[in-house]
Amino acid sequence: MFSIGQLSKRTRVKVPTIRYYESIGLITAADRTEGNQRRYGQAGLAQLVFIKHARDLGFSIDAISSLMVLQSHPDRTCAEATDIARAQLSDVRDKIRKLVKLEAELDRVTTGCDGDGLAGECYVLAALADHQLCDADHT
Amino acid sequence: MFSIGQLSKRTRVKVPTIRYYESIGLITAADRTEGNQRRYGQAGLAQLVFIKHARDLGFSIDAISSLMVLQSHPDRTCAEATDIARAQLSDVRDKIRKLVKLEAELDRVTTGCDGDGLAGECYVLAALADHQLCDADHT
DNA sequence: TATAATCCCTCTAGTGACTAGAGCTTCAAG
DNA sequence: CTTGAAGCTCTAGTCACTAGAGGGATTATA
Repeated sequence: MFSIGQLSKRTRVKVPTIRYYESIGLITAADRTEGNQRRYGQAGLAQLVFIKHARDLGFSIDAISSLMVLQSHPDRTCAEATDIARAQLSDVRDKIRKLVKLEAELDRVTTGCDGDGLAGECYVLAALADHQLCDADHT
Repeated sequence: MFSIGQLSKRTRVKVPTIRYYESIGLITAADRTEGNQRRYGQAGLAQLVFIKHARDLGFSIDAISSLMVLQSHPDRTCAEATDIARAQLSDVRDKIRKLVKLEAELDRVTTGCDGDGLAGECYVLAALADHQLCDADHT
């Protein structure tokens, strides 16, 4: 049995975040000591490790909720789990695509100006002000 | 002179968002008609185009605020503007790096399971539950 | 000129996923 | 037995909007 602080250290999930997860019902409410402090066992640890891992991969709390339901029903098919993961993967790929475009544009904008001149002639500011100067599609 | 709706169409910034920008002081408060409706001219349009462009590039409202101050002082050096833009660029590159790692991990996780089996044997769920199965560094 | 459709107004509250702080209680080490 | 760290609850704040209620203004058509 460990305290919320120990659980926090083991999982690298911050204490207030653990309490937050409990408050929204994402993890099962912990048992309490006589003095009303939370105590966790292996089950609590496993839950939080799962959540941390999924959050690190960018899954939403909602998605994690669904995954945890599946986890507690090992007799169901796992189609839903793979669906969720695949949706997440395509999300990530979308984000990468967009960010790579932004990177190109920002690179163009920043290399256009060395920072020595006056704001009135700054390419960065001009590029932001004028859509004509912008050839990338970032909408 | 155009209404908030027309401004919205021209800039592709939603009407409530324009009002929000005014409320936080990001744009200068619009003139009003006798009936208390907002009317915008070229200056208002230019401001919003600038903001939209910067937001599309992922700049925070705070950063945009700083950039707009610089814009209104063309006699200052533009070092700060390029600094902000470069910070944004390195931010974007960081995000891309992280997302590419996630992509690899998610790809590994999803290809490990075809979705036909039972949740109890699902590789997606197992990978999320067990840190041993995870060789990527996504912390 | 009347009316209807569309637009606009303010205000409050909600989103996601936490984070910060106040003010208090409990626990563990020495 | 004391002290200091860690725990507790509760409220409010973050970012950048978004949604909705309940009304008023403007504009196009009849």
